[in-house]
Amino acid sequence: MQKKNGTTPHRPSIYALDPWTPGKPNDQRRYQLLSPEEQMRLATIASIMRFRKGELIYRQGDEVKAVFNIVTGVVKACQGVGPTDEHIAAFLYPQDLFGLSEEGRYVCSVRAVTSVTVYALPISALRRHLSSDAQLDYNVVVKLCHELREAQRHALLLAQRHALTRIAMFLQLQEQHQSILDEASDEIYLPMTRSDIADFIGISLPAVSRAFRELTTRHVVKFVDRQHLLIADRPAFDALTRNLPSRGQLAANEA
Amino acid sequence: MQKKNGTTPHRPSIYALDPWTPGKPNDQRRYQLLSPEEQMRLATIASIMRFRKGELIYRQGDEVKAVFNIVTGVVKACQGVGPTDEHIAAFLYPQDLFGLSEEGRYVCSVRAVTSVTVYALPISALRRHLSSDAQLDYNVVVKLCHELREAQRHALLLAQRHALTRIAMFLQLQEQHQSILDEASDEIYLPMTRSDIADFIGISLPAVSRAFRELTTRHVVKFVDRQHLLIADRPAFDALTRNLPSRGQLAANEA
DNA sequence: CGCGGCCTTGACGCTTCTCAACCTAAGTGG
DNA sequence: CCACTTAGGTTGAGAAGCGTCAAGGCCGCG
Repeated sequence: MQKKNGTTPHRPSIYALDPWTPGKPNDQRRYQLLSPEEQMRLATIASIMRFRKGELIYRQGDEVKAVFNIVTGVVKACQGVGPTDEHIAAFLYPQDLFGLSEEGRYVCSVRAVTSVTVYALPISALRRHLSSDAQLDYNVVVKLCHELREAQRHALLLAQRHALTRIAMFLQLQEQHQSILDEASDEIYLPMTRSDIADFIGISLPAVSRAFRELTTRHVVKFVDRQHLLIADRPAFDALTRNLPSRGQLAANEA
Repeated sequence: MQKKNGTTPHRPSIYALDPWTPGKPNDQRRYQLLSPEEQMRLATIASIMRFRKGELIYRQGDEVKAVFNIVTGVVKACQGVGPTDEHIAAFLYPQDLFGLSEEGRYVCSVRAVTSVTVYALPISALRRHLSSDAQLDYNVVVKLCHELREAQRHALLLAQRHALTRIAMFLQLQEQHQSILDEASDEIYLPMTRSDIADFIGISLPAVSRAFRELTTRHVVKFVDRQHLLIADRPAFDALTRNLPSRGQLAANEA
């Protein structure tokens, strides 16, 4: 783990869909919440940190010293009752925040899935800002609403009974995240291992493998390599997530 | 649905465990976030509303006009892909907030589980407060962190593979909620229907029934009536949530 | 008294878990 | 450069648990 202070081409930045403002679909700013001034202000209290692939960033139960903002890379937040079983509560991407805590202790362990670069925002300094800067607070509220919706979508995924449905919903989530960050490259990238996917969607590792196999043999998806795939049959793919195939598959528009 | 403005013995109030302050277990204030002044201020923009058991409070996709704060009663937040299938994202209790939205639309439908009394906080007025009152913002941040942890616990529940484990974790959640609101009455109250429980924990209605039956015949719990139960064997009960219950439960070991 | 929710119970089939062997890819040292 | 090693992934067979369908009980309400 390396650590350095200093200027970089990046600044702390936070992505979120606004809960209250009706759709602004063509906004080029892509929902970047922080104004340049706020980014500067946060940069003064933040320190850049880097972690290599697989490295532990902090452990569940550790005393909270900082909240993190991802610049590049992907991390996973793990929760477990026992030391053995590890459930993955979330994957986090650039422009996300992590470091959720309860009474001064982290509620999840967090590990780097790829090599990552993050800003560490010490909570002591952060709390000072939060109690004085209403605009920053508002942005944090917006971001937390966003994360809450994400957590609920995850729960919705986990409530599905079929492995194929879960995988399909998972791929949709991935696709969304990438459409935010990358330019539209209809290829879906899976930075995490199959085992991570299994722990995230709540099925066994062999079941993940079989589900991907099933999708491949049905020609719904096509794997370029183990980490890259294409949706080969979009209607069939979408049909997997509109469960209850009884009826009503009319392409009604929502959102 | 009735609606009235005016004074009542209640004020808007919000419960949450603070994410950053280390445990203050004997705090009599019980983590009530709002100061009397803030309660007064919110009361000026809030209107009291009442809903009868089963009544719809708002529908997923409706335009957001208000955020709600529960005074008494319980509500459920439902999310569904189709109009038929309804997954329950959360049960909400007194001192909770609900009204989560995305781009100006509610993301869940919300129904009264019991008859409920709520404060409706119009978002127009609320946003004015949020952009000016940093202390209120801070409290909302704390509350949202709390709800985020709850959502993650729900996901953890849904990731469990055995119906008994899910039921046990569900009962633990119920117990916690009640220990906050009521005085310690070791009886657990289930205001919602079995069908609601099934939709919340992600298993079929018959499976819920069978799981309760199993717990009863094992003398782990004891039903007083359909809505009230007692934990009869706490060690066995707790063992269900320290997962690996399938074969980790060797009868010899009871330590 | 009988209707209609809500819940329970039973029988059967199917998906997924578990266990275990095998395969592949990437990293290590000779 | 190649054999070895290890983590990650795939595949198969059997068993277990849950979903589904359907019938029947409980209870409140008109």
